[in-house]
Amino acid sequence: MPRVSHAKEKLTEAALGLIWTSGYAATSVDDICAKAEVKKGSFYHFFKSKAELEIAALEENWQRSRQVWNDLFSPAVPPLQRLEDYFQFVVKRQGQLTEEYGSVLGCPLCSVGSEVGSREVGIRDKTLEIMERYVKYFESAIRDADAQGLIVAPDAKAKATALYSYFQGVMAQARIANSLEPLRELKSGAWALLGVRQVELVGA
Amino acid sequence: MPRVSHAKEKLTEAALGLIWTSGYAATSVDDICAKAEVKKGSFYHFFKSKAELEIAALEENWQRSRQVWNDLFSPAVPPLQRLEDYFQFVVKRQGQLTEEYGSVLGCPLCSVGSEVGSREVGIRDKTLEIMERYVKYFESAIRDADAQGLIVAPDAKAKATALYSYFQGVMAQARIANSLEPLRELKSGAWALLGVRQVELVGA
DNA sequence: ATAATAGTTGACTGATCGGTTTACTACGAG
DNA sequence: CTCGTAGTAAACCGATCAGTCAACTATTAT
Repeated sequence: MPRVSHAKEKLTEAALGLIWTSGYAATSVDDICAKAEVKKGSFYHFFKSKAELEIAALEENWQRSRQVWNDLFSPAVPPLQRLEDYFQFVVKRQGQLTEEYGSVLGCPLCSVGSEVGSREVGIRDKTLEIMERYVKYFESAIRDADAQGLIVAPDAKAKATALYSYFQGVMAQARIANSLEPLRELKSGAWALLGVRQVELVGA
Repeated sequence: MPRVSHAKEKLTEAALGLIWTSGYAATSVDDICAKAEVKKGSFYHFFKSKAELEIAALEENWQRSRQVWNDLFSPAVPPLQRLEDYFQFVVKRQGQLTEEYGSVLGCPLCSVGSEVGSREVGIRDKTLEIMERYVKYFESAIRDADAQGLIVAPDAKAKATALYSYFQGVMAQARIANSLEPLRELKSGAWALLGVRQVELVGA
């Protein structure tokens, strides 16, 4: 069978970046095709709609970032350290993205999922599905921290959900304020939420 | 001078509802005019762009909700009670909106502000501005709670910001999941974040 | 070599986009 | 009563929207 194509990958990559920065509705299929250097006919050869492409792009993005998460949330790392490392990673990563795209982007799941709401159920469901996967990383870290007596969290899943909500909220604030500053407070807020006993004496 | 018009009010009202449900980019000027029963010519007689209308709609919405907030966050009410009352109000209000619009809407500031990002700076700035006003209500409640020894919060502003982020995150989750359930955890999450000593023994 | 087919291309659709224009109309101040 | 004007109406603009289509092309398994 004929021809090997990279159009699919180029399209998902372009869609992810464009929609992350400009939003789903504001990004046109033509924009995506232009950035991917793929003609529209090819687009619809691989995807039956713009929504389907976005869903594929979100899944693709998860597949990429899960590797990083597996590393950061390794059970070999002390549980609270995992979270701290992750927050630090987020600051660094969002800094890179800001340089690359010109403004603070925040979380690609939350902005898109929240934007399309009930108007694109497929996309909304996909964001929910992936979010649940992410929460599991928080959950096991919290459960381990509880087991080690570092925090008191009898309901690890509920705590993880709360922490994830807080995290998303901070990311949204950073995006709207177009500033990395809110991200630097991630740790202190998370520690408060989790009831971590503060060992360090900061500042004054 | 001739004629008194309600077109302006009808337009802001329609814009608020439509954009809250469907997002900014996905809501067309024609949609807004149709719902408001106002012709496009009148639209552009009162507003010079779609963005300007949305900004006016957000301000209008603030003016309406500030009255509720003034009531809920009255200094006559014990500080933690203010927050608890507010969370309860949010559940009720989102329930009404869900019936009226058919799905969970979340926060109109956050969805829109996050959607338009840097593409509509006027709208983004307006959402930021209003958000800051809301945070002040949290801040004074937290400061009062600290003064009364109910919580330990030497930096009330930072705590308020963290709480607001958490709140926004929960609202976003409710919208994406199209469920009121996440909202019912607002209090427990907030209390954890604020370090409120739990008096009650819930459930088992 | 060639046939079957995955992939490409660009022109095309009709609808809709945000916004403009121009003529008209209703009303309140003098 | 009537005149100036705030407001209304509807047709209209070029651009862009998501999606279609039929002709074409390059590949590769045979």
